[in-house]
Amino acid sequence: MTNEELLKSAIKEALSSCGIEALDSEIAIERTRDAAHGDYASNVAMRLSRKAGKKPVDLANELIGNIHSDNIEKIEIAGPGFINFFIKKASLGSIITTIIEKGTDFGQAEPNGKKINVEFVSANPTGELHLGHTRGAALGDATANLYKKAGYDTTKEYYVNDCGNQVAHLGNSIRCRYHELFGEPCELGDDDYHGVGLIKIAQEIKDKYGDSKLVDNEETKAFFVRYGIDANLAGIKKDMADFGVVFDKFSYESDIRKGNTIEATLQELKDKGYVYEKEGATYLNTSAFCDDKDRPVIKADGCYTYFMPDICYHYNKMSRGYDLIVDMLGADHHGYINRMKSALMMKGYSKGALEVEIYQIVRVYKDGEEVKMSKRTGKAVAHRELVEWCGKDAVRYLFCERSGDTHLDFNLDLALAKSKENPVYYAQYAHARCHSLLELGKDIGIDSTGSKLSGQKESDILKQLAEFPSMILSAAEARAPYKVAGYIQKLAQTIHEYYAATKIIDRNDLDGTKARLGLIQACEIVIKDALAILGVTAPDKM
RNA sequence: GCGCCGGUAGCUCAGCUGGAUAGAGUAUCAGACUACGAAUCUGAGGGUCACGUGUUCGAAUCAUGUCCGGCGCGCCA
Repeated sequence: MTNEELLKSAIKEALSSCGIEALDSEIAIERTRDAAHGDYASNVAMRLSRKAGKKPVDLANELIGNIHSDNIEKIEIAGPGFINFFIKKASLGSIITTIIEKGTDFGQAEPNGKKINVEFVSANPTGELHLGHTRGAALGDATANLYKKAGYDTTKEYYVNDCGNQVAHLGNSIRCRYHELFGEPCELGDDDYHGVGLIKIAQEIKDKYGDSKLVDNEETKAFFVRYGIDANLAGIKKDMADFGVVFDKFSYESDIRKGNTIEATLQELKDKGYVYEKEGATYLNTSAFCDDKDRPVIKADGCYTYFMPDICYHYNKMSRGYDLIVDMLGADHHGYINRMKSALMMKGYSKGALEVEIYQIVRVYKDGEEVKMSKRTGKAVAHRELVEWCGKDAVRYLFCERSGDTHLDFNLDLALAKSKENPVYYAQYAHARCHSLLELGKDIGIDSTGSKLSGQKESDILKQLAEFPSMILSAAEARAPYKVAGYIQKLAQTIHEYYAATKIIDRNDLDGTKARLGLIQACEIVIKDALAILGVTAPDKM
């Protein structure tokens, strides 16, 4: 148990012996900024003063009379009613033993029995991934990693839209490019894909099949569609693997459409009275739940809209026993949230069974000007290009560093020009420094008790390390990988400061050296593990 | 018009279930390697938390009204 957890339960006990029952969420423990305020502080007395019917300071006084712990050096009341805790140095140091024993399992919460599905990227297999997908991939993967670390049984999933208009246009575009290769002019429509990547695919087909696909009939149409989807999907999978993202499951719209799943689902919704016809189309009464208008599920031409199979897909996910399904979507899809939640509610699921994480657009700047991206013109800044230019680690870190709620301005010049300006190197360097110290001090050995560490910087580091497990839980709860990045930056900074101010390896002071190396080893473990959550590697040497 | 997201230092952003003097990075300026990696460290300057009103012991944080920016509002996906 970390000191934070100990304090929390001690406060809870003190409260109840004062006759106050408090929720866990009402008891906040925070690390202090100012050493004069002790190691940890709580505002619980101010927060609960109204509930207790007492002045904050009086309540605080009463509470500290009831708090007993061997780990506490002293307790003070300050300001309007803060309770400041000073922890015994030896007790702060004990976290090192825990970290070294547990290794990368430090911060790993016990399985909590909850299943979560995180669906992300899910780009249509009609072309290359672009920057928007990069953000979705970085955030989605890190979010899923966070959930795993926080004790959830987590699945990473990709939904492949391999049906419908978009893929028909894909097939047509490839067919056009193929014809061009034989000198037959072929005009691409406005809705077709103009990306040059498709020329390569057409060339592949020509190499494999010669001119045998020049005839235009239903069979060759389907062939071009299938070939295009497979080729693009293979490319996407490779791009994602190179980016460190491996999905546990791929689901296909074509599988959802197999059999009579869609018809049966629609019938079920009809039976419940949520379906009606208007002007030749069929509508779902989503506004009866949390949508602001009803949505069509069958067009007047008899085809399903994209929405209908999507509903079936989400029902399919829920039927697999998840307590929560999460969709990561770009900001242009936010209108989608309430209609899908409504559809799930029709089936009896709660509104919170689906959470949609929206991330705002990425703007790219090059030579001081914004680069507009467009999937169809072929002038997009492709995911693959970006990763080739800046490296996987830098891109993943920079895309995870900010909340998805904010627009991300990605300065390509900066990312390309000097790698050292990327904050990821700051963290990786801290790790490399730790590693190199441990190599140098290999023959000296390590004291993992932490009992000899008494400096201010050392206490700072120990408290930061102890904070790791609770940081994981709150970051997972908030689906906020950027909190991990923030944690990494602070820890790296403290490590660098410590290093600059302290001679870690001192052969005239072997006991002290062993203790410091113990601390350094704990740092190495935690910073590497934190980076791994974001999908960033921690090299031993740089 | 309606809805969602944002507006905090020159720039990019944390902080938002109300708490101590609003923080980082970067940029600018001034310093530090014959100690373990200077991809680092130390210090300085830099703020009307977009604006008004309200709630209270206390508001960047909550409510409300404006202003500005992005996105969405399709029988597209």
